[in-house]
Amino acid sequence: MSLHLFDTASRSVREFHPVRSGTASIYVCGPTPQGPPHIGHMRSALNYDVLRRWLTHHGLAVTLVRNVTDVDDKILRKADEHDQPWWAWSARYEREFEAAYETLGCLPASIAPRATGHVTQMVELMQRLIDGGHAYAAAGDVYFDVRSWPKYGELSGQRLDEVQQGESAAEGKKDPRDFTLWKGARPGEPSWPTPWGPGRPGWHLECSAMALTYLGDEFDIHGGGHDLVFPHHENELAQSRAAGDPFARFWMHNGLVGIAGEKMAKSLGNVVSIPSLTEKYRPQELRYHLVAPHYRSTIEFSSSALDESVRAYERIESFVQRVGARVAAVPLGSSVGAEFTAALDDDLGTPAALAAVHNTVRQGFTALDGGDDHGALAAASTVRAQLDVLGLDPLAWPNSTEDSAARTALGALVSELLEQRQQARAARDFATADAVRNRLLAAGIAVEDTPDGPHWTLTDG
RNA sequence: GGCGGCGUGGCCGAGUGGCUUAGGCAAGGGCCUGCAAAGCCCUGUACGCGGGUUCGAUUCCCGCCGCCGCCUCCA
Repeated sequence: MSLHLFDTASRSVREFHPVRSGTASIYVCGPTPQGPPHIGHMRSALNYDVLRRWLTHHGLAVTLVRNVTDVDDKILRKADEHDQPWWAWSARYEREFEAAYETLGCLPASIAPRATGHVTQMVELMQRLIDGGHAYAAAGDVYFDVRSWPKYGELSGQRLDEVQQGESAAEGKKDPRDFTLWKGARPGEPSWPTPWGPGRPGWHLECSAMALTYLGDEFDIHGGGHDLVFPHHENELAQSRAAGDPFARFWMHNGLVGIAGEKMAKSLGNVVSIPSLTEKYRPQELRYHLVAPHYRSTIEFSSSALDESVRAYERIESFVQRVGARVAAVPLGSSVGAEFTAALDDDLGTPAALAAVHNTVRQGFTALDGGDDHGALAAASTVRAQLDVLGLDPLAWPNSTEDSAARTALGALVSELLEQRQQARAARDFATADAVRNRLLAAGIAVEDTPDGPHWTLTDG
């Protein structure tokens, strides 16, 4: 395996070698479920899903941890505004996120731990930090002492003396830039007991504690959105290293999804939610669109660009389906080809990987046109193998070509009409033939003539 | 103010010191076809602006302009 990945900490592409041979351990910062999932969240999840599939393809047993920050300021505030318990609010959106991941074909995480279930581990971590002189309790809160850790800033390149303020100033803080490990209980808020008093988890601490719990003190890859580099991941790294843990070997950050030149954010009112998109687009089309650009580049969402992706995906899909209909059932190939492999091995180069897919598709179509059934079948099975790695295998997604009673009945009726049309064509009565085709089209059924006879499909919408 | 990134042909989107300079979408021409659709073949000579380095820069360096992210919760 010669997989290379870009590592934010070293700002370079480095060869990937797992901490424990034969395995790969990944921790991804998941959502704070305070609202519905949007395409930015999905792009991140999709990226690490492709990474995970590729590592699996390389023969590694992958453990993927994606946490859920199930208690935080916004959740408490919103739940309160809607007169609901905080846990009901976060549980509701956690389910929406899980549903969205599944809809877009993400393999389930090995575990999706919730912050509130790991207070014990957080207390242990805080104790180690306090014992080591890197944290202190003050007025019910517990803070990380930033000045006790000279390497603070190593991940993001921030210099401590240039960092603006830090979290909101509070009593007892030694330095305004010290970040909160633990928030002391406030009236009306949920709390858990600790040696320093009751309170709730700070955002940064939970990730270090959960990564340690499930992946050990040293693991392979820590991922998340680019917006998390500072302060979140910087703080995680500082607190874990200060506690004596080697922590993540690679830091991966996916680019953000913008809308019309702005970051997508609830506060800007420009969020494109997943439910609103899956009403108009098939999930595999959405997935193709989000996986096609390189994961580190920023993308600007637009429906016209998404429409282009739909056409591109349909081309690939129709190739596989056509071979299946004309030649034989297309098996899932075992090889993805050197070009595709080289592309993904180079920092998950999905654009070049998809170029390889499209090249294979073109060769396959050429074989099909030339009557080379073996060649076409081989190409189609390669395409399936390639797309499988990207989670885009057309035959793995439910689609309208599946047999069903309704479809069988419809097929019988359509066949009869197509037979009439074929007779008209044979008699060179094209007016009648075209009339049949137009009637079918008006009913939502498109007819195409192929060397093997007419082929019908349902049109969208 | 500090840190990071981007500006590529009609659009999306890769990439590279010079070599056949991705891929997709759209467009034009051709083949095929009764027509249509699909497919195949051909066509586009692009790299924000100004300098510099170099035999040669879109690719390296400097400056400028524009845009975006982070430094407060954020995938």
